[in-house]
Amino acid sequence: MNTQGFNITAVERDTGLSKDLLRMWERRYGFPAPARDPHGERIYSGADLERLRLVKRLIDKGFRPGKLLPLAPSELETLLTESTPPRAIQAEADWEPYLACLRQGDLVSLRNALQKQLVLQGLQRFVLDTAAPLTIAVGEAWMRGNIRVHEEHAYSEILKSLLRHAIALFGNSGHPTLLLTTLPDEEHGLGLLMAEALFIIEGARCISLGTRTPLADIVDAAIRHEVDCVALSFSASFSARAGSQQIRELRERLPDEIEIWVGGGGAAALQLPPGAFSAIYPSSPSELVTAWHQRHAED
Amino acid sequence: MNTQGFNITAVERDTGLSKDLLRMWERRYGFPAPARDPHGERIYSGADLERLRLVKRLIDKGFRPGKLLPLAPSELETLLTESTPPRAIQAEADWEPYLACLRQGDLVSLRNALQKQLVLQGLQRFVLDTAAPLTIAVGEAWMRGNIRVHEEHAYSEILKSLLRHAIALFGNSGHPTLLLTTLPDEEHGLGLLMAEALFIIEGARCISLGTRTPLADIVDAAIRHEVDCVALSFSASFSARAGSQQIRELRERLPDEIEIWVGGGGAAALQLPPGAFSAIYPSSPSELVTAWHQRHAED
DNA sequence: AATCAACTGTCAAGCATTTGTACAGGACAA
DNA sequence: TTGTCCTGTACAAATGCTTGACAGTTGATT
Repeated sequence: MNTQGFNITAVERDTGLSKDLLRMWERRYGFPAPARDPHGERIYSGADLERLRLVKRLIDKGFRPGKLLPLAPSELETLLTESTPPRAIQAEADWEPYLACLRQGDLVSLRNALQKQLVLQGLQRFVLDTAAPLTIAVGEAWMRGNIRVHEEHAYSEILKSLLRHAIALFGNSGHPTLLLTTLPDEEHGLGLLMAEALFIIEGARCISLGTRTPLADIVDAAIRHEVDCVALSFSASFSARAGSQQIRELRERLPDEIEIWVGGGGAAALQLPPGAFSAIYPSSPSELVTAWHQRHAED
Repeated sequence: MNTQGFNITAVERDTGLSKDLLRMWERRYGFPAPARDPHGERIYSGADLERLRLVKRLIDKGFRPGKLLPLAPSELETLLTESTPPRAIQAEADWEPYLACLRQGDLVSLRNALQKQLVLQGLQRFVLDTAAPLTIAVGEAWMRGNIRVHEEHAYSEILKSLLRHAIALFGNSGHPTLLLTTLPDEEHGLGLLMAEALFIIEGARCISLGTRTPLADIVDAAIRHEVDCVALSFSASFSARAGSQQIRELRERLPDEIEIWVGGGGAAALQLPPGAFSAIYPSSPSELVTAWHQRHAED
């Protein structure tokens, strides 16, 4: 059995922080300061791991390592909860039943519970008030080691299936015509599906290419299907720099009359060229569609 | 102590306002005016963030930054609420598409359309805003000879199936415990099913006996299942005289502590004995349940 | 309708600090 | 020998700050 200790390789694997970086942090900031085995090799504690995961999460959120690493775990916790929109905080306890199902592998109950919530709330409120925050909660639970990867995957599949099912009920005609996809480096498809649901509700016609579409194919499909807009979804972990660059390139390659819409947790940080519209996920797809109709009212 | 504040990157991520823009606003309008850390880097407060989010939403709505930035948060709030027109409720008497499906015998489309509406609205609003008025519309159409009997039956079956399906998603436990049925002369089961849906949403436990239950069986089942209330559904065509008589009889045969609830289009005309509560169907099942909980709060 | 001043967002240059990664040389176990 | 880990150094990229400039918009005034 493990003696509560993790070597540097294990920590690298579990946190995604490189060995070099872990050592550098230790030298510069005094944390993490692992014990040593008889050979002088680092032995990290479970608490170290926990704290590192917190730090990682906050760095992804935009904080600088220099500020974060000297902080005590409790301070990190408060920072994390404070920096999360109040809606999600209050709800945290509400998600526990779902997470419990997930942890116990009771996928049937999980699916039933979600389906019930969908029928109870209706599609729009389900996406906004349940699916979106719950997905965030699941992500956080994973970060804290609270659930495993395959459990997160199972959750994702269930939700995708439910959403696809619900979306399929709606006719697919109307305006504007949207091409939905993610850039090649973005593999998170859940946000895309939620966006599709919200757009469909607004009466838009959606053509989804799934995730990871090469730029050339996006351009090709957009022209061939004569879409009005290309809608891209970005998760919070997507590099803002790379995203902005690719959007700029896409803007150049697309005909001027085709708009670019972006949304998702990572969309806020993007620098958008003229002719690109942003929806701070997940609140405003409906506003985007409304605004589009206003712009095209005279035609 | 916990109010560490946010650096400019975090604010950019959370608001979608570029760093450049944040700095420029500070230079030009004096807001946001974040504190500085020992190295001169900006530290934004949670309140700043909140206010910036408000400003962003208003700018997206068409206001000019110059007007917005000097305003206090409370003024921004009022501006936002005032400028947001109440969402138009579309669900007016637009039942014709459904009736058309029915007339053409296109039951698949009808079912799909209803299912879609259910997912779109959520169960409660679906029952109140779609199922109930549509059922009335179908009844009227039949009166006018606008649709045939078997078409009305088909409609009824489809709706029942949908409602049963939706109801089955919900657990059946809670308070109060209700026995749902209709009197022997009442054969309309749709209202019963709609009532069951609304009660289930309110967290009540429902035991449904279907339609046309003899009085003796109602009494028997109510006692055996230890229900709190017997809920009866009356269609508009039910004879008020006969209904009142039977309710009085039921009241005498039931134990005093078991309440009698009545609802449906024909309930308003009934003369109720003491100990019977009326819900003018279909608006008030939730009020009935709430009132019941208040009456039983001290137990 | 045309004009003009004010308003706004973006960019660049120049400088300082922070931060991730790479490299070099040594130690040790398999 | 090979692979991993150690320490220490070096460096390039990223981030932040300030100031100044500029081009596209908006809105009011001719």
